[in-house]
Amino acid sequence: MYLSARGEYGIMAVLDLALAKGSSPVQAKGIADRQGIPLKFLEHILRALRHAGLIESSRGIHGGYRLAKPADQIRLGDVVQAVEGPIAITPPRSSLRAHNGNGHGAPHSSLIQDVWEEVKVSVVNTLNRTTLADLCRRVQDLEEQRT
Amino acid sequence: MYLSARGEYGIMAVLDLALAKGSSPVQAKGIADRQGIPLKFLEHILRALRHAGLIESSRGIHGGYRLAKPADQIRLGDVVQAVEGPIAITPPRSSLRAHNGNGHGAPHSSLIQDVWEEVKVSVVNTLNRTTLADLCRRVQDLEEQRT
DNA sequence: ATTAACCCTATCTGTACAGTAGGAATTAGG
DNA sequence: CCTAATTCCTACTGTACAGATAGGGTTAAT
Repeated sequence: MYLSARGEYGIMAVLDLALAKGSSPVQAKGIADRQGIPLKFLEHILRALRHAGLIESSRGIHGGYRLAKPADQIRLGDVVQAVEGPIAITPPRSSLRAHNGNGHGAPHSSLIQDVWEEVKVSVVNTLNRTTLADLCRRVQDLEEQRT
Repeated sequence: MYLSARGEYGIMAVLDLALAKGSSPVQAKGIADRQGIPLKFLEHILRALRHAGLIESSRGIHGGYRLAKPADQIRLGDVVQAVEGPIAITPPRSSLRAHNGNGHGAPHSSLIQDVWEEVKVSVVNTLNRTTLADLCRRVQDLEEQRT
């Protein structure tokens, strides 16, 4: 069981934006360089974040990206779900073995679906306990320690 | 993000064993038919469960499987981890982008690893809150309601 | 000895994901 | 108006992995 790399990239991207306090927008190229993400792949991530309303963009020669909301209103669960799609515990093909020879396979599957649902809720809750502002704070704490 | 089908198969298998109260072992073929799992695939699952010490097997012509412990001592987290391997949030290739052009990519990755660790813990905890005995109880409750 | 079960290794196949390619649309500046 | 830099969009590719299958070896009851 794992999240895809997109989630990690997405968090790195918005964190980069949050740490760039300047008023001018941040270019994708800069994010890619600083965070070590392939530029062309990062573009997909940024697109998803924008469609989810988490970031805004301006086009043209001095274009770039900025957060659409204050950092304390962006939860990590929002970011992850924006770039990876809704969190699902079982793949869609779970409904593929709905029947078999005897006509009624997987008799207890609804019970197990309930368990997956519980797991999903706890994942989302855990992710949503942390906001982008929390992450920024941790970054600053780390930097203070290092001086 | 999703668990693989193995986890679901694993839970169905041990639940099938737990519900077969008889003293004689349960054959893989029977589990496969009742639960709608391909027999040859189920064998892999059962092997993993046995290696994890959750079930026992007897070979030979009247062989089969039975639980190695009382149902209330088997937690769903144990089952899932037995068949899917240790729960990891990010795939192993996560370490693949450890370097890039400028020599220090992914500066905040340790922070994000902490988040994944939190998620992992909450997933395991959630799964471990439910035991096989709990599931049996729910099955019985459902059957009572249907009568 | 035969048979029915477990046990193990190897292999096939589809799909989803990470990453790439190429170019269209937009904006600022000269 | 032309150029350059940027976002934006669609399509494609390569690969790793999960699900599933195949075939045979090993054990034990009758």
